[in-house]
Amino acid sequence: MPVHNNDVAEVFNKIADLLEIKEENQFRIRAYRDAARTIGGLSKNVSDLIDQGRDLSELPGIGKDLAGKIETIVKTGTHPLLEDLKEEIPEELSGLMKLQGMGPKKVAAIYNELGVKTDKDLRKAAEEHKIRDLEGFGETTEKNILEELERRQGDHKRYKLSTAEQMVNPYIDYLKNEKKLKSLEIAGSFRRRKETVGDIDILATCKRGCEIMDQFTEYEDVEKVISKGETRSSVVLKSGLQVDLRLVPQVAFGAAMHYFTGSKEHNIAVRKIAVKKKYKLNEYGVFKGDDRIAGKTEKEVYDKMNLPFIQPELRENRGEIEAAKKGSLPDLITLEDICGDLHVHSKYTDGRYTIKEMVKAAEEKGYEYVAITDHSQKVTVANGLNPKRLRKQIEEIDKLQEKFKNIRILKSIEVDILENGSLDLPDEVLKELDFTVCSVHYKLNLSQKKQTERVLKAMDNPHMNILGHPSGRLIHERKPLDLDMEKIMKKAAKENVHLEINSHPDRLDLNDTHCKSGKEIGIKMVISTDAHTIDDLNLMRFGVGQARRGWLEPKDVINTLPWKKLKKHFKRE
DNA sequence: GCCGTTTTCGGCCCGACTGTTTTCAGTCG
Repeated sequence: MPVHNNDVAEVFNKIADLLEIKEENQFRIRAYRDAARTIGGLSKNVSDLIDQGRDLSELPGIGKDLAGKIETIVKTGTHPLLEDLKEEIPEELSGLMKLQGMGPKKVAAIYNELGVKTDKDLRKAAEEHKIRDLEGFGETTEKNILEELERRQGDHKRYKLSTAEQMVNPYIDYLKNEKKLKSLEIAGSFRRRKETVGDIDILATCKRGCEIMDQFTEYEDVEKVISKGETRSSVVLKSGLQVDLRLVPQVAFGAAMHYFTGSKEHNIAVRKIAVKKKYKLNEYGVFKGDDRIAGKTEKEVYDKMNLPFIQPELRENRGEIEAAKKGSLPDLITLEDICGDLHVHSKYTDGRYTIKEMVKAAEEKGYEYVAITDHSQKVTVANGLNPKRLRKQIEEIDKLQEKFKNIRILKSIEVDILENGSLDLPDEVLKELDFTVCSVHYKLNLSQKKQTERVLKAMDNPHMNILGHPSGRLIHERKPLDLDMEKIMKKAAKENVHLEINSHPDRLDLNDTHCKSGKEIGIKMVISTDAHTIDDLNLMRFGVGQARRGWLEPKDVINTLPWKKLKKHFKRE
């Protein structure tokens, strides 16, 4: 099994955990955590970088020592330092540290005093009331530990952005009933439009005598109040989602938005700029000595750092600070730039509505065009189209077009890429279409070599225009295909094949880092919904969010173009 | 362990809340 970036990150995080329990130098520990984040967030495979002879110490936070350690981990899957630490301290303790409220000190104490190593040990010790007598612990801590163990059993780590939206929007509406509220905004990874969110951060400003914290903790969906203070409270909803509310003064709202939008990595980078300028930056503003010199808006904060405003989706410390300094930030795509949807299903296969109904809904969205892309014959469970039924659909679209004056209906298909890399329908019928979306739906477990060759070979077919949901992943459900994405993107650039950003919140495929590397390689992308219902047409916002996280501008996405220009991109020589 | 317009040593981001103890350490974000 090849060693992936996440494996390297995990080894470093485990080393950091165990060093923390040992009460080692905190900055050394931070170095390991920083390195874990750097490697974990890399868009390229670190083992490939090594193969290409790249110097890993050029990466931020990676020096000579850690570069060497990374090579060892890539070769062996672990590192002697971790193995040595595991001799001293049971590695299970690093798992205990993931419980809310349990840090290195508490974990060390319960291990040293009670020999507790696992969740199971911890539960037993708590149930036998052995925890409460330890120094620094008490009855409440013991009770909290039991509750946390209970909570951990339900798998609730991160929520898809769409799920979080469904839970948080009614909460926001409810909070807005407070009359003394001046403003209420969601910050955090939700605002950065990350594909999954761990919790929700809400910021509010209020007039005097506002009771927003009471309102907040008394919401009907609140399962547990974790903390409640004058300026900050945290609750867990019945769904398991944690929501934090911060009340901030108006003069500090921008600084707080910046601080709580994150990411942590971006904030650290900006704060370092502040330190260099002899300023102090925190959630209350930018300070010169004791004087607040900025903080009402985010723009003010960036101004003081001599930076232009940086869009939330870019704030991951993946080069946006450097780009901002150079004045080369991307002019990010917006939902309004989208001229049409190029991946829509109908009742012919597994869609729920007729072509007419889907087209009408697309027209009502103001689109200039919409493509009907049903499945091909291989997808029997969806009643995929054979050549005969596809031709019937083409005829129906031609007739239907006469009734729609304001929207062009594009004839297309989501055709399967078969195991041998050929397409699931003959060229004679594919050439009658305006373009094709080609996707992998079967044989998902091929080796990287075979899977990559399969997709590369499909691109040799001049009728292939778009690679649909390229990685095939389903968030939280299915791993991505084992593909050499760089090879595929390079060939796509050469062959004028476009990669899809599938907007479905379960897919969001391409992911953000692939969008960015695709842009760097020079491919043009497409943002589509893969709609199976009328309502699904509204999912476009998630795909646009992902594209923005991937630094994409309107010029990088071809369905921002009117049909006349778009159709040129479907010509292959 | 990393890093450098303070460059090979001596720094390294910062504040709120909780629980336990009684002035603060630990944890979190």
